[in-house]
Amino acid sequence: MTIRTQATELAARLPAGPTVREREPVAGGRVTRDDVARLAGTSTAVVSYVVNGGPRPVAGATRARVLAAIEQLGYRPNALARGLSMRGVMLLGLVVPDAANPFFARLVHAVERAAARRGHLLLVGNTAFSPSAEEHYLDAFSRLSPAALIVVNSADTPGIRHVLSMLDCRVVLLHKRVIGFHGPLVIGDDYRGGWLAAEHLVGHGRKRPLCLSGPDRESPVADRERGFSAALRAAGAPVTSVLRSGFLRAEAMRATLAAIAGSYQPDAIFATTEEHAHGVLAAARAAGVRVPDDLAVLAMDGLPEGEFAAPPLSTVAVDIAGFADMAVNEALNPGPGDTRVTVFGVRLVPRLSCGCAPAPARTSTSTTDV
Amino acid sequence: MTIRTQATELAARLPAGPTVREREPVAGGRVTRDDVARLAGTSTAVVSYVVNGGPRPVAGATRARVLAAIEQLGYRPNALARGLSMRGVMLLGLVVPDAANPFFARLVHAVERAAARRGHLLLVGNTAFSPSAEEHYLDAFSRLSPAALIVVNSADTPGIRHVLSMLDCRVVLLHKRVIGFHGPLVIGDDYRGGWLAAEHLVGHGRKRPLCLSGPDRESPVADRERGFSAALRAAGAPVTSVLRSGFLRAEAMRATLAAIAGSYQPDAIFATTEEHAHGVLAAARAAGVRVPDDLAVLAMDGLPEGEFAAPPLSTVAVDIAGFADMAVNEALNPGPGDTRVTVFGVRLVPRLSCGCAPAPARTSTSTTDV
DNA sequence: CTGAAAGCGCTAACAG
DNA sequence: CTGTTAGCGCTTTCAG
Repeated sequence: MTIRTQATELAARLPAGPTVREREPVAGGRVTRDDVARLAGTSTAVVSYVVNGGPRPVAGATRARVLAAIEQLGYRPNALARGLSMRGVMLLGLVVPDAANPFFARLVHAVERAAARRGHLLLVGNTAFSPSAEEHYLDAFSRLSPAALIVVNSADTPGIRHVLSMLDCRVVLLHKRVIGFHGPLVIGDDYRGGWLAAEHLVGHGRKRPLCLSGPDRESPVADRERGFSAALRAAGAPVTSVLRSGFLRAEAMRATLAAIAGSYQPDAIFATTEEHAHGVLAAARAAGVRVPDDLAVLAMDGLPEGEFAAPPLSTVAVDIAGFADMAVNEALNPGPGDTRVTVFGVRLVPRLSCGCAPAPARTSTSTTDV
Repeated sequence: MTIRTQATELAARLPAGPTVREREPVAGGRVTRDDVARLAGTSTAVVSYVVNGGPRPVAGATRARVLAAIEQLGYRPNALARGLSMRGVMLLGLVVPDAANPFFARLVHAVERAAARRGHLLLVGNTAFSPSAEEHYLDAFSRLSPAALIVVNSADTPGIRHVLSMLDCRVVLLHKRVIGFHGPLVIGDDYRGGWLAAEHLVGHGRKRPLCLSGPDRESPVADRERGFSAALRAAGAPVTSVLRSGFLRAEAMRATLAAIAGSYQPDAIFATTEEHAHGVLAAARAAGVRVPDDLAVLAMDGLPEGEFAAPPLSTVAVDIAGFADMAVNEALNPGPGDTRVTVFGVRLVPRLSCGCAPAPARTSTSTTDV
């Protein structure tokens, strides 16, 4: 019905247009500002004024006619043309290593929500931890003239640093530092997280703590390790070497199995990411090691899913929603001190895996307690 | 170094340009095709020819000069201008209910990968199951002239159906049907998945199976329920009513707890989504019900994470990567029969939660066995 | 093989 | 308050 009406309207009007060459119904807003102006009997500028509420005022009657025409034709401004003219689109680009990873999935979701709240759309790219892929997205996204790019760096290479520095687009680094980068940076208090973890484990009387971390010593996991070791040292507890594995649960599980079979018999494990922790839990189960009795497990990230692990995972949580919101804020507010680095606080969420007793009157309702 | 070189180059050349009005170094590719043409001493058309490899041929020498100029200036074509001119951008839009949900997270990741493989970037929008949010993204995305939109519908409302039908942009529906929509559709074989689940549970000798499903009877979970019930009926097993809960683990847990406390003592539960299954597992744990001994649990979706649940989750898997690839295929190949619906096969992945014995020489390496 | 020029749809001075 | 017009940067037809 509405469709027919519009089609008819257009058909009747097109012949009069300036450039009618039987154009096919291709993608892209068929109805343009010109059509609206013609129907409303005004100039195209006026249409623009009412659509954007400026920069010039428009008489009430005129505005009404334009609005009516817009409504009648189903006019929807073309974002590309607008962006080309305005030198910018209400768009944000987000680059992450792997959107399927629970932590990044949460981050993608939160950033999108924050962007939407501010009227922006979101582009997402997965680098799979490949520097070249990251460079690709940085380049490709920036060509669309987005308001800014939010990047969770995958690997701190010279190539990335170079591209990052000479990109003609605002960039905010999230979650992970890149040496030599001087733009806005939003990270969690990873060092403190590791520190809290160590303190807590020591407080539980654990004597042989182990840290299971990522494959290489890049932030943020490296900072978590360092905080953990430092707190251990400060407590006069034995400082152990770190165990490393990839970010997949299966890899963490394998590494843990080896550690359990090894000579240093850990009685506590701090997993620097929650994915690692799930691997640890699986390994303990497979090896018949009881958690938390024989092995206390403490993770970091603070995902809601941890509540449903067996046993429920104790973790050092980052407020992902706030984290993302801050990043989007930085991205959209070109504040003065653009070298500003924001450090987000972390919070210990004790559940059962570290040895803490179950909360008294717990109803297990929280999925959003992070 | 490279930066300085460019800047100098530009500064020296700008004064000669046609429209130099002290423009600030704003976002958007500063260097344009005009600069390249000037430096290379050719027309702008030729630059376009070499950049796009057509539509007219270019002499080797000329092409070389242009390439050199591009390199020297660090020219990067503006995607908006290109898109405006070409009536389309190498962009795909993906609308999902919730990118933080493990299943959709996987889907977002897979779709992005598939899009990237074909040279496209991806926009992502979260509807939070709100029809109006979905309409918003459909509208906003399409204004950017993307190649197509891939939509995982959130709720089948008249409003959505209307917007969907009159959108001036190619749309592919993924994972969930929408009545009255006649464009390309890519879904999993949900009915069959439910059927397989029932057969398997009956095969394990379970007599009191229960189906835990989503909050309302929309596809795909409704199809899974139907397949489940049908197979049960076919097997002469008691047909039960379905238990419903939201898609969050906590909600599923609550519902399961209630069921366990109820009169119909289920000895098997088919969870129509893997999130539900995790809630079931947690409930069983909390209630002291042994899985699979007292209660067999079989899920559907087939996420790698299920392998790490306690006990490892048996599930009916959808090949998400293939699923996404198919959707992107449909989105990018405007095949003739655009009403085509592709149904993706499913596969039972028996693990321990349903009562199947652990595989003989299992090394627990698979994280990607789906 | 190369260049001039007409758009793509929208914004924003700059006159009326 | 409203209309004219010159771009935004790129593609492509149509002459040379």
